[in-house]
Amino acid sequence: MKTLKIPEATIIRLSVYSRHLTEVDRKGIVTISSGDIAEGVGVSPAQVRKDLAYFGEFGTRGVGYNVKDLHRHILKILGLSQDWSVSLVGMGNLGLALTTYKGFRERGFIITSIFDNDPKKVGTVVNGVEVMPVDKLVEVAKANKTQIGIIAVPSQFAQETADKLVEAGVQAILNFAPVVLNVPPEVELRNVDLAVNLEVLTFNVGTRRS
Amino acid sequence: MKTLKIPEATIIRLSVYSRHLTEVDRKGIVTISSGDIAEGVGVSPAQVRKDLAYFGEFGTRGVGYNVKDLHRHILKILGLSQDWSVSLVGMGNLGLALTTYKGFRERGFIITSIFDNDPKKVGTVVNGVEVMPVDKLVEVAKANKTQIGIIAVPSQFAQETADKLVEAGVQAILNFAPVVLNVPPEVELRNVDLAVNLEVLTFNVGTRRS
DNA sequence: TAGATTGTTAATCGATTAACAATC
DNA sequence: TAGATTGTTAATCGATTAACAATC
Repeated sequence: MKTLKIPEATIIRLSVYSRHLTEVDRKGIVTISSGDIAEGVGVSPAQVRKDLAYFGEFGTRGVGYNVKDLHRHILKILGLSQDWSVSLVGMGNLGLALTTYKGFRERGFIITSIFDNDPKKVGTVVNGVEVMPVDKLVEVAKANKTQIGIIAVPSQFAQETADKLVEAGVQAILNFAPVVLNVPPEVELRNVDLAVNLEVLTFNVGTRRS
Repeated sequence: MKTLKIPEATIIRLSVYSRHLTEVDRKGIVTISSGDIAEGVGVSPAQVRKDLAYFGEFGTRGVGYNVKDLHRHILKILGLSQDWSVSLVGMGNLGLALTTYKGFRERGFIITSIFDNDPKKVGTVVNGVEVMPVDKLVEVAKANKTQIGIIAVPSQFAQETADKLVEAGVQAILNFAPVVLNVPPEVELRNVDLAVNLEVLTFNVGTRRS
C-alpha cells in the first residue's frame, strides 16, 4: 500500500462528494460520471477523478461510477464506516447547538458525554446525555473509550480542557475556542474559528474590483 | 497599487496574527518580531513576513514591528476598521449560539436583524434584537443596509434564504447549511461545514502510521 | 465499431521555505 | 560598529489543470 501524501483539500472535497452522493442515491440514480459529480458540487471533473485516484480505481471507463459503491468507498476512506464516541466540553449556546446538530449523528459521531462546570447545568439532560462536572472528564471519557473531544468552552479554559482530553486518551480534538492549543503530536487537532470566516468575507468584499 | 493575488491562507493567518496581537498588546508589549509572532501562533517567521509583505512594509529592520501599529494595519486590511451590519436567518440552537457569540461583536460584526419562521420564536427578543418572520427579510435587511447574511436554517431552506439575502442586497453570505448554494458572482459566499471538520480528523486518525 | 469516460501523466500554477542583502 | 531583524528574491515543494491513452 503506497502512502502518498494526500492534500487536506482532497479530504474536504471527498466529504462534500459524499454528501452529494447521499442526495444522488436518494433519487435512485445508479451511475454517475466525474462530470456529474463535478457539476453537483462546483469543482472540475479532473479534480474529482484526481481526488478519487489517490485511493484506488472506483469507476469503469466509458461508464462512470456506481453511486452506492463509490459512496461506500468514500465513507470508508473518511473513517465513517464506524461510529465515533465524542465528548463535548462546554454546554453554552455553542455546545447546545453542537449537541443537537443533526449532521454529527448522521455521519456517525455520537456524543456520549457532556461536561460543564456550571452547577446549574450539571445534572441536566441534553439530547439524552447527562451533563457532568468537568472534574469527571478524565475518568468518564476514559471509561467510555472516547475517541474525539470537542472544546466549546471560553478561550481561557481551552488549554486545560485540551490537557484533560489528552489525559483521557482521545485521538482527536475539535477546538472552537479562538486560541492556539498545544497537544502532543499523536493527538489530531483541528480548529474552527467562526470569526475568521467572516473576516475572510470582509477582506474579499473590501478588495473586490467594482 | 499592485493587485497581487493574495492566498486565502494568508488572510486566515492575518486574522490569527491579529488576535494574537490583541493579547500581546494587552500585556503592554510595544515591539514584536516576526519570530515572536511565529512562535505565538505556530507558523514560521518567514511565513509571517511574507504574509505581511503582500500589503506593505510595516516593520523596522533590526527592530521588529510596533504592536499597536501592526495590529491597526492588519485590522484595516481585513476590513475590520468599520463595523458590519449582519442579518442572521434561522434562530435554532446554532442561530442562538451565533447571535450570542462574543467573538463576532468584538470584531465589529453587529447582528442587526434576526429572522425565523417559527411563530413561537417570532416576536421574541434575542440579545436585544427582535426575531422577525422571514417574509420581512428583504424589506428589513434592505432598510438596515445589511452587508452580511448568515444562513443557519435547515439545508432544504438554505437556497431560498440565500436568494432573499441576495435580493436584499447583501455583499457576503456565510452559510452553515451543508449544501452547495448558487449566488451571483458579486456576492461573496463562504461555507462552514461543521461535520467536515470532524471528518478531516477521523481521516487523519485513520491514516496515522502507528 | 463508435462514443463515452476513466485513470494517469505531464504541464501549469500557486504557496511555502530558505537564504541573504538591506538597514535599523 | 556589531547585532538583529526586516523585506524580498530564488529555490523548493505541493496542488490543480489539461491532455490523452486505455478501455468499457
